[in-house]
Amino acid sequence: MRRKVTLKQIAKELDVSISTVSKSLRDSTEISEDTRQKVQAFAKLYNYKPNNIALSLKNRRSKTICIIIPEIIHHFFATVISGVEHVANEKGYNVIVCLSDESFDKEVINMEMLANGSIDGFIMSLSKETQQKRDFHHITEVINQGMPVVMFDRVTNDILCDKVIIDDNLAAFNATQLLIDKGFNRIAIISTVDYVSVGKLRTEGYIKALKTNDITIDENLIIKIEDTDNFEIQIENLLTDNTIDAIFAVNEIFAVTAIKVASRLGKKVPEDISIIGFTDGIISKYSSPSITTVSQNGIKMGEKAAKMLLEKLEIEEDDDYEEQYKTEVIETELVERESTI
Amino acid sequence: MRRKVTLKQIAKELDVSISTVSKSLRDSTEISEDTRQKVQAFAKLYNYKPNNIALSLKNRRSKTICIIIPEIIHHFFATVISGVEHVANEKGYNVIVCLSDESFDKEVINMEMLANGSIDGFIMSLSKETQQKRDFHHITEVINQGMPVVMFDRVTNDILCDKVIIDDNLAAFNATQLLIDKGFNRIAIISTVDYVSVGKLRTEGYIKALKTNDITIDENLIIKIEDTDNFEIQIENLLTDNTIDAIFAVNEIFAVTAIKVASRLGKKVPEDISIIGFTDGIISKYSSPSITTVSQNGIKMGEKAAKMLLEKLEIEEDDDYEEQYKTEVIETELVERESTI
DNA sequence: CACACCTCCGAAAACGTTTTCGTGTTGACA
DNA sequence: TGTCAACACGAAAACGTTTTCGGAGGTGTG
Repeated sequence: MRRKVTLKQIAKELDVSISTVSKSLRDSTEISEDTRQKVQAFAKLYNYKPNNIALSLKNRRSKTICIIIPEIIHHFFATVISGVEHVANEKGYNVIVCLSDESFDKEVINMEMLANGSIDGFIMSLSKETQQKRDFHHITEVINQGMPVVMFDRVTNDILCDKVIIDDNLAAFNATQLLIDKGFNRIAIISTVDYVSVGKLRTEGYIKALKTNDITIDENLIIKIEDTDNFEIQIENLLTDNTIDAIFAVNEIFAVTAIKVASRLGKKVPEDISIIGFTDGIISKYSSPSITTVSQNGIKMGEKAAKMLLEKLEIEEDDDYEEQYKTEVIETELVERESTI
Repeated sequence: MRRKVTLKQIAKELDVSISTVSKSLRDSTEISEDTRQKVQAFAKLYNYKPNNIALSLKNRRSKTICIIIPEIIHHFFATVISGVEHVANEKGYNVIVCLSDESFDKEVINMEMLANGSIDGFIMSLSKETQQKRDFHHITEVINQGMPVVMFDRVTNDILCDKVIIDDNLAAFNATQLLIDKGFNRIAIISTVDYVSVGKLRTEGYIKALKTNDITIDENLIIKIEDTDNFEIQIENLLTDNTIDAIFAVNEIFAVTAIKVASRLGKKVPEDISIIGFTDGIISKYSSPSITTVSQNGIKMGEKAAKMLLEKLEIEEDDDYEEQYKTEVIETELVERESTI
């Protein structure tokens, strides 16, 4: 139960000054070969490791970054974390994960709590509530303090910072186009309410594809789900009240639920109805039938976001560079599987 | 781009000493009402927040804990994180998430990196490689330094510390018993290699259930999967080479894959073959047919583990208490769904 | 011999707090 | 007027580092 050994203790034990110990351990030429070896041997024996907190205080940086996500249960966010973690660790950074639980308040609290020296920068995806309120003061505040922020996936134009996104509009367009190419023209979309940025964009892409192909928009085929509690009924109504030959769902859960509801109603996928989802997660892969989907590479997004953040952190070293923000667009890919004919 | 304001700056600005500022902000009675108000107003204006790192250094504790998991992609681990996060945040603690990627080395590096003051305690689940090597020196070392560790799910008897587990043996027994009760006696198990502690225990529970019911053990019906690369073939062989009326799979992926393979071979689930999985994750829920499974409540495990760790941390305050380790067993539950008849 | 120049080391400041202790200024009271 | 307590505040240490600067002692050179 011995406490960790410090420079001071080593110094006392060896009857030299603290500075000598520190320098010896950092292989300074100021110290004679003799003492250096002695100190190093002693330090090794007692398994000395410099105290990170003290270093953080001294260097005014903690080598820790924070990623704030709405929900860890969503596979997509889990993959992003994974990507962030890998590049951060590689560069010697730690990662703090915070969950906002889709709550504005938790997002604010988390940021305020950590912005006081604990971390060097943020990577974040906005909570639903924040997107709805359009209140971003906590983020601008952090940025004004000179702390870099990288937003990903659920971003906003109201904030100027680095961003990593996919082209939701285009991806939705392509997915819808694929359905059209297969000969469908009664295509429904299961989307989210509009204040969720990605939901809105994907809906727009869907509409654009229909228009481009001169297919009239039927508002009855567009449903926007608010709470995820009992959306199954909404989907059921969609399927019973309309003739539909294909569905584009803006996430995995909606897609797999659509399959379930369809088969309950005696419609076979993909024979009677084709379905395309969004997010190439574990559900799409293991569902039966497996789901054709827009793959948004979470790992890649996480890696990219982390790289952008770390770059900012390193540049800040030598200050006096002109501020410049980039928005990286990560390629999406259509993965065709069994749910489309 | 102004830097964060410090006590020193406030002191200088107001022409008082640092101590006066600090005391004013902490509402010390030593300071006159007058100065106190002045200082507090000024601090509020400049949005002063104490620097966490400095506090950590001073208090010799960071109010941060670390959870090390093998893989974040596994839904179960994601839920555990969620549980840990909630109780930790409630008590004002931050959570650092580290991924070992099932690698011994990454586990060691992560622990060594953080054990130097950055965090106050660990919550962890062993990586496969660590379990295989049975090398736990990094963990004992941390514990010897007086840092509390709580292990969950994948634990080892070689280490003395708090633990949160489920009764894998019993849960597997019950699952198998359910299948037996339904009249099956050609029951296969898809498990992991024995060095994964939970795989071993679940296999034992399965065997115990068979023995208890006087069903002879057929070694051909027991397969232990090592790498998760192409285990589909192994499952296919299992199904084609034997007559089987039920399967117990020790995780979701194995269960859902079994369904896939079975239906490819023309066997219907649950009509021709019943399947029970383990871990009540997103796959089991959304698979079609949805999968009967042993629900191991990850959130509850996380919450419990966090509570145990924080308790240790608080107790440590007033030192000189006798060390005592507990092992909490979280209840499991059989969730019956469509994959069993 | 005087001076310059190494070599090797220690003192001290700095990072931003909190807290203990000391001290100067009041006012009250004998 | 002298003593004492209460009040209000500041100095300094401590947490554990790194780094700058200066100094002591020795060696070489003119």
